[in-house]
Amino acid sequence: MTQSKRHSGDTRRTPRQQRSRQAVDAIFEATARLVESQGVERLTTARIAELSGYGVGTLYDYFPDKYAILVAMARRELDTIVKSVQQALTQPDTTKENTSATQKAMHALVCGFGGRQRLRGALLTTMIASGHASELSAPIELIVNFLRHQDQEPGAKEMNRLSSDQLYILTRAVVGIIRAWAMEGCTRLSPHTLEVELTHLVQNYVHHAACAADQST
Amino acid sequence: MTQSKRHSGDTRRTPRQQRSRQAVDAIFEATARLVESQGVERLTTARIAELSGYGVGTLYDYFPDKYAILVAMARRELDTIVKSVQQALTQPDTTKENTSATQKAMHALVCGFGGRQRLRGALLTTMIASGHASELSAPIELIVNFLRHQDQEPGAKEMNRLSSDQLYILTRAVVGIIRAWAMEGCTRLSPHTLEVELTHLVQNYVHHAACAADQST
Amino acid sequence: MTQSKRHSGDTRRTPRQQRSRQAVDAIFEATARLVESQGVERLTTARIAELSGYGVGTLYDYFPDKYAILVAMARRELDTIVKSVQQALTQPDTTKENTSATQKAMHALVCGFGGRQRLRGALLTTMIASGHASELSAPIELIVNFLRHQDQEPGAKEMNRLSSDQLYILTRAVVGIIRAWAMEGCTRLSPHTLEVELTHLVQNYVHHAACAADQST
Amino acid sequence: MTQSKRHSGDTRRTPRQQRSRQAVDAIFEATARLVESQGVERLTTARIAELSGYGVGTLYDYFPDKYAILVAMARRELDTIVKSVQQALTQPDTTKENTSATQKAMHALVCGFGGRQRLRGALLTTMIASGHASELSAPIELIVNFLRHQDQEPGAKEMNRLSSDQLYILTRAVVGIIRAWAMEGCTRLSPHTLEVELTHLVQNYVHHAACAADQST
DNA sequence: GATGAATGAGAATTCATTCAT
DNA sequence: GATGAATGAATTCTCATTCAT
Repeated sequence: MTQSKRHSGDTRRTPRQQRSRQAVDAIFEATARLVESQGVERLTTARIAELSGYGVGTLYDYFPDKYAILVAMARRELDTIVKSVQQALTQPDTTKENTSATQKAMHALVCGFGGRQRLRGALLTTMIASGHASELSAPIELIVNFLRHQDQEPGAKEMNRLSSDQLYILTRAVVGIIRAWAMEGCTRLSPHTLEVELTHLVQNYVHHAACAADQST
Repeated sequence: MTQSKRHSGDTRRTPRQQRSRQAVDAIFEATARLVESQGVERLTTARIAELSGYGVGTLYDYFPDKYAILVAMARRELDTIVKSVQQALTQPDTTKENTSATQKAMHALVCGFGGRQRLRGALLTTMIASGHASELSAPIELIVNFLRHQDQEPGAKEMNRLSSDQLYILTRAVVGIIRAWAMEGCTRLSPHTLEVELTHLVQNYVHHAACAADQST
Repeated sequence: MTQSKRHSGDTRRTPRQQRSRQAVDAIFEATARLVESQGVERLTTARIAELSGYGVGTLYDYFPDKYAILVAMARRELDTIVKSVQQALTQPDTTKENTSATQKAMHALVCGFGGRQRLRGALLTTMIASGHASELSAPIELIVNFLRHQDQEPGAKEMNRLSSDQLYILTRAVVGIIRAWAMEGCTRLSPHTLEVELTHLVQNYVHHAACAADQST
Repeated sequence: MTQSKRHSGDTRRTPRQQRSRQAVDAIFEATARLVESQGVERLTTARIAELSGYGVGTLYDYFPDKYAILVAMARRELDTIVKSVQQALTQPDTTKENTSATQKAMHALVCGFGGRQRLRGALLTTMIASGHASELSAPIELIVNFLRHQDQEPGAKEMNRLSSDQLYILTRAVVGIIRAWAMEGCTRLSPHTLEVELTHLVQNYVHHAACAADQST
């Protein structure tokens, strides 16, 4: 509130912000570990506090309620994913050359949440259940938008014809698959197979959409 | 309170079973209404008992715990859906002739849970979260299996080439989309658009799978 | 809720009501003792539960929240006082003959709450603070109404001229005095002196009101 | 933040005292506003600190605990009231000539606490509940003492016969009425009616006391 | 089978107070 | 003097489950 502005124009965090960041990080990390190891239903503010090394009250200095912690975490993770997707799309030839941009993006998507799949399932569920579902589509919309301007990508031009309804469907399909996979323990499919099939699903749906658009023209 | 016991030699179930069935029905209906109107998080055994007209104790005569009620409900609903999908597939020309079998099946799928979408979201979440996710694919597997034997359906033969991984992907995509749609309040898409797009998604993915299988041969 | 009516027309309490009454009594008694011995500010649901011999949950079976317990208690006590005032007014010559009806009523008033003065202070404060202040005037209004029809009482006829504003003043004065006396530990005045002076205060204020009414006529 | 320190040889208090005074004023004002707008039960040290513009720690530089703030405030307000009562009594003919000194004093009483009635109720309750009730009588004792030496006031001589018990009764009656009126939202009576009736109550009680004293002589 | 009063562990949240800076 | 991040004991309230009737 009383955000005093000493050290103006300097990029180093003020002590206040430093501490803030530290506490929030600790809280997030504790929450992540707990969700991953015991599930959301066993997550309590007391346990978060204990594991984070802070007192319960401190949680409430940073978040209005327990639930806000999960939403904030989800957002941070989502941001991270967006960034890594972006990176995957723009740095074309890191390792495998012959993988399409779409697949690279799907790879980044699947790798999100630091590989903590139970956490991923929980955070996605939380976001959907709390009316923030639309935020989940950000990474996928990013991909679609990127591909729209890439001519060499199979299906690139077709992306332009995706209606908002179709974007909705695509988004939910991808999120739904990853979420289910995560919640079921990632046992049924290898990450790689998942990536490949997601890519197929996306590319084929997009392709169809374009054809349909052509016919109706 | 004083439920009179007829002992006439009729072919109906014994009074015991009758009563049983009645109670379970009442409990399910009460649960459904509560989840639909107030959300799972507000669902308590006390409220179920009150609305069902039975005492709390009675709930425990039929189910080991609160959570078992939801699982049992989900299974019953899933059964109903399987039946209605079956009907949609085998009674070809009820109203609209020019809709594909796949779409009819998708229609049956979307209409499931008696149109109670919040309930649907909750039951699906419960099933996934509790390790019963695989049961959710039953209706979709039914569709796939049916189509495998129907030559006139577009993509029918191709179904034969769906690998189990691909079936998994397809299942989770469809369930994920419907679940998200339900949990977001069914506002973003009309049920009809949903059906149509689901059909496209399924048909295109299946088609691709077949082509891929051909190429790899 | 499901208030079943077996044993209709019989005055004995049903088992349900019996138990109910028992629990409520125990809760009230525990609350009373705690307030009396430690003050309202130290009153917690846990302590009430422990002292009453019931579990915390039981409190919530009977009252929506902690605060409702105090309001309900205050009402019960107020009822008791109303009854004892009534008795004092209608049974004219129990012990002392030469005391006026007003004073007898004041005596009943002062004796209220079973002599637990700290409890009295707390309950009165609670009622005032929670917008139920008007209920506190019931006993005093009872007295005024009674006196209005008693010719032999000094000031009886004058009561008829009390305006509602004046009744308000009178009520708050009496309640205020008794409340302060109770909260201060009843040390400054003997109950008897209190009674006598309250009587004087009331009688003189009423007398004046009547005269004023005459003059303005 | 950077409070400049003037060191000129002026007669004012030292900077230290100045600052002190400023801080206490700010704390009192913040407390007053909070109590008035949200009630005592929602009063927290954090909120006081925020509104006052000081840090929480600073509160503890000036007061041993939260509760001490309220007591100190009550005392300051009481002092103010005593002064204004004194002024009302000694400056006889400011506006209305024909109002008695008693009524003028009652007017000053009713106007106390800067018209913040919720605050008044809270402070009075605090004082009573914490064993400082006797301090509340100061303004009224002042009035009584003043009137004892004023022959022209109706009932002036009679004041001399007020026993300490009667003074006690009178004090509590007046405080009780004003307090109830304040806590009930000042809606039932206009301030003027309140003043007038308080005056009547006081004058009649005092008058009676004198008569009684005469008779017993 | 049916009941529902009773339970009590457990959860979220608050807030006066401290203390290192 | 001033600060405000951190604390954690304390409190209210919930609700799945049991069990005597």
